[in-house]
Formats: sequence, C-alpha cells, structure tokens
Amino acid sequence: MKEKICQKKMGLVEKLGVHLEDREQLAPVAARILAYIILTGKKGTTFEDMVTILCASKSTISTHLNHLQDLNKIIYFTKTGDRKKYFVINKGMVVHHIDSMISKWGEEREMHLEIKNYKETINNSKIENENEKFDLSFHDDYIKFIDGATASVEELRTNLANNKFNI
Amino acid sequence: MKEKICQKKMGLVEKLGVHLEDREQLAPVAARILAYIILTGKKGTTFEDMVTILCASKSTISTHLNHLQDLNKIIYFTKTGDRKKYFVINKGMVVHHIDSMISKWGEEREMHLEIKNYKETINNSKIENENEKFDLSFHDDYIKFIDGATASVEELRTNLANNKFNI
DNA sequence: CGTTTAGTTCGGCTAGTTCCGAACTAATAA
DNA sequence: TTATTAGTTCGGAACTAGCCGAACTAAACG
Repeated sequence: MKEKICQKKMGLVEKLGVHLEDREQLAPVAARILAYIILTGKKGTTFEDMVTILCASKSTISTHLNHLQDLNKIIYFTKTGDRKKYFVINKGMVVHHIDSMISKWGEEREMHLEIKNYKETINNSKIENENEKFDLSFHDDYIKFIDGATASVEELRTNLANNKFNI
Repeated sequence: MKEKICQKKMGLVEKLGVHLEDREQLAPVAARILAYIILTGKKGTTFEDMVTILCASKSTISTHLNHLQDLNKIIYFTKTGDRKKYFVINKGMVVHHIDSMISKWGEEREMHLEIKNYKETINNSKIENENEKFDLSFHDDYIKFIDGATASVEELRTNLANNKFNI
C-alpha cells in the first residue's frame, strides 16, 4: 500500500520534473529535486533523503540545492536537536513566477509595437512595391491577446496574494 | 538614409532573434534567419543575402534553412529565369504557434489536476499530521488562470483565421 | 567540354553543461 | 581524542550544441 503511493509519487516527480526542467530552465536533477520538494510538502525533505531517493551523488544534490536556494525557489527549516535541514518550497516562488510571466508578456508586447512601427516606416517609404507592403493587423490582434492573457494572470496573482496559500 | 533603415532593421533582427531563440527553441543563427525573413516580408530573401548579411557560413545557413523548412516555419517561392529561392515565412506558422501554446497549457492543466489528485489521496490517508496537509486551492486558481488565458488565445486564433492575414 | 551558380554534406573544433568521485570541513557525539 | 554526521568543494569525464571550412553535387551557361 505504502509502496504504491511511493510509486505514484515518483511517477509524478519525473513528470513534474520534465515540466519544470523546461519551464524553469533547470538541469534534470535540479528539476527533480524541486519536483520532489513540491510533492513532499510542509513536512520537508532532507539532503540525504534526496541522495537516496533521486539516486544522485552528494555533490550533485549539494550543488543544485544551493542553486535552487540562490534562485529563491526553496528554503529550509530546522528542528531542535537535529542537524539536518528540512527543505520546502519558498511560497514567494509562485508569485515570482507569475510576475516573470507578466513581464515576459510585457516585453513581447513591446516587441510587437516596435516591429509594427518598423513595418510602417517601410510601408511609407515609396520605394516599396504596393503588393509587397506589410500587413499590420496581425500585431494588433496579438497585442489584444497579450492584454487578455495578462489580465487573466493578474487575476491569479490577486487570488494568490489574498489567500494565505500554502502550496 | 537607406543605411539608417538597414541599421534599424538589423537592430530589430537581433532583438527579435533573441526573442525567437527562447520562444521557439532555436539555435542563435536559426533564430536570426527567421527574424530576418519575418522583417523582410513578402519580397523574400535568398540564401546568399543571408550569408552576407548575417555573417554566417554557407553550411550554417543551409542547415538552418532546411531545419526551418522541416519545422514548417518558412517556405520559398521562385522566379522564372532565376535559380534562387526566395524565402518568406509560412503563414500557417502563426496559427501553428498558437495551437502549440494551447496544447502546452492543456498539458499544464492536466499536470495540476494530477498533482491535486495525488495531494488529496495523501491528505486523506490518516497517517498525515493535520497541519502538514496540502493546501489545494492554489491548483484551482491556477486552472482558472489557464482557462482564462486559453480563452484569450483562442479568440486570437479566430481573429487570425478570419483575416486574410499576411504577416 | 569547362565554368559558374546555388546550394549540400562531412569532419572537426570549441564552448558549455551535467554529473560524478574523492578529498575536504565543521559541528556534534562518545 | 576519535568517530560520525551533514554537508561542501574541486577536478575531471562524458556528452551535447553550434558553428565553420573544405570538398562535394547538380543544373545551367558559354
């Protein structure tokens, strides 16, 4: 029974790991560490646990654990009379991720405006052949989309900020 | 005057290039090729043009040009009595990009449901300490966000499909 | 025929990533 | 003091990505 749950957990660690590897630009083992910490929750995980469960060397776990702390993705707490560190995810990480999504979309919006502006100057320089002119409506539609998506993500941000939210 | 426009164009090629490198997971030169093709528009660009303008070797341009065609991001047309190929972006590329955005969000949605489901089974197994239980509201909020963002992007998709839209 | 044009293919180099083992440290325990 | 625990740091092996030059091909031109 307990074995079955553990299997399910490790299956999810791999799946979430692959996802985080891509989404957070992390090395394979770093992503699996983060996934494992997320799926273990408030009780926390130790260095040793991860060495044995994720089947990685101490040096690898050490390096990535420090890296994840530098990125503010994880933090740890301690217990009196116990030298181990218990790692849990940093609650601010989710809000931080959402903020970086918002700013990424903001940059993309800027890019579209800049490209549209460039295309307009080209269209207006009479040198161009009439049927070679750029069509600009695409950029307007894309900007509309970015604004819609940004609104959705901003709503999520407010929801999270209002909740006590422990992930 | 023409030099100034060219400078502006190359500045944008680099900027859009960096963006595409990240967004489309392309090699640096491949991203710059795509950016250059986008910013040149309907009149098209040739192999040779790109070798000289992007300062890359023939082999590099050749490989990436073929790769971009395999990915359905670019196509070419020809002119009678001219052996060169004139590359332009494939109009379907934008819709394709949008579809891959939608399916990526769909996968993320699935992941959240799966993780939430796992956390629920853990919460319900009485072994767990009460204050170590997982909070599940985050997943519901995130799924709400994904649904909102997907709606926005689906609207963009309809707008683009309705327009003749040449980028 | 040889030459030019428009590209392709191959082998190799460089840079960077990811992980590991071995040796180390710093704090506690016996 | 010696041993153990809980990590850290260093050097290197194995692998991958990205680009280049040189040699090639295939079609058209003269």
